Amino acid sequence: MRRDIFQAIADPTRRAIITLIALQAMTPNAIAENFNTTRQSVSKHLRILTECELVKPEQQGREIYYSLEIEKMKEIDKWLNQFRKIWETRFNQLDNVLSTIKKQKK
Amino acid sequence: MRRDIFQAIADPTRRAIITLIALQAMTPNAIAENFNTTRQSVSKHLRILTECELVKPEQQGREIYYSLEIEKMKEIDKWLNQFRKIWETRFNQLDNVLSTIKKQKK
DNA sequence: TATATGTGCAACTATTTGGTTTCGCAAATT
DNA sequence: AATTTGCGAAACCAAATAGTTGCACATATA
Repeated sequence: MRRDIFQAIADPTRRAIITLIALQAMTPNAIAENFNTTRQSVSKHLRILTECELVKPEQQGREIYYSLEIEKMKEIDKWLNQFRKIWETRFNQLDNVLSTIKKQKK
Repeated sequence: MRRDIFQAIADPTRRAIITLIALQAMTPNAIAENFNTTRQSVSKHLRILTECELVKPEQQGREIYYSLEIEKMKEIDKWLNQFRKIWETRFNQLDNVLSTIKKQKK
């Protein structure tokens, strides 16, 4: 049962849930109302999101509010970093190509 | 058969492949040698990566070199942008919370 | 106390997925 | 021309997954 963030965000419904609760915590019922799905289905997704600590439940009376652990999202950003370096140097390479073309035209 | 980037990077082997070929194109056999898996398995992963245009094949004689489409990786970055705004303003909100607590204590 | 509401969890089903095996094709090597 | 090598595709299997249904439990409300 490997539960990592990348697997968590693979599902479009889960990505939608994440976006939905990013700004304010919501209950499973409230979340389900925003999609064409049942509360139980949302509940399952929330469980997966909770397991990999992307989401945090908070009991309030008989309701449970789920909020996004924004810090955890940074892990994806961190993984992207290795490629960000490449994007940036890719620009320089593009510069080289452009100047080479310029030279050839002469 | 929806193939999107998020589903593509959900698999740890595929993430490893992406990292591996990020700097230089490689053949399926060469990639497979880096993991505990068969060429056919890698081939399947490459197919998925190709389908969602994260990877580009280039035939060279009887070999096929696969390289990363770094531009496509930016789409993940783009999706993260909506949360980046939050984790930046979160600092300000933290300030607000702290001052609210201060008030209540009075 | 009786009832309604919000929730998680377990069981079940249909679908998807990762991996293996086998095959056929095309390019290289002998 | 015969053989080896690199490859993708199809068939198959075991495991995982998304969604549904039904249930039990706790908190609210009458």
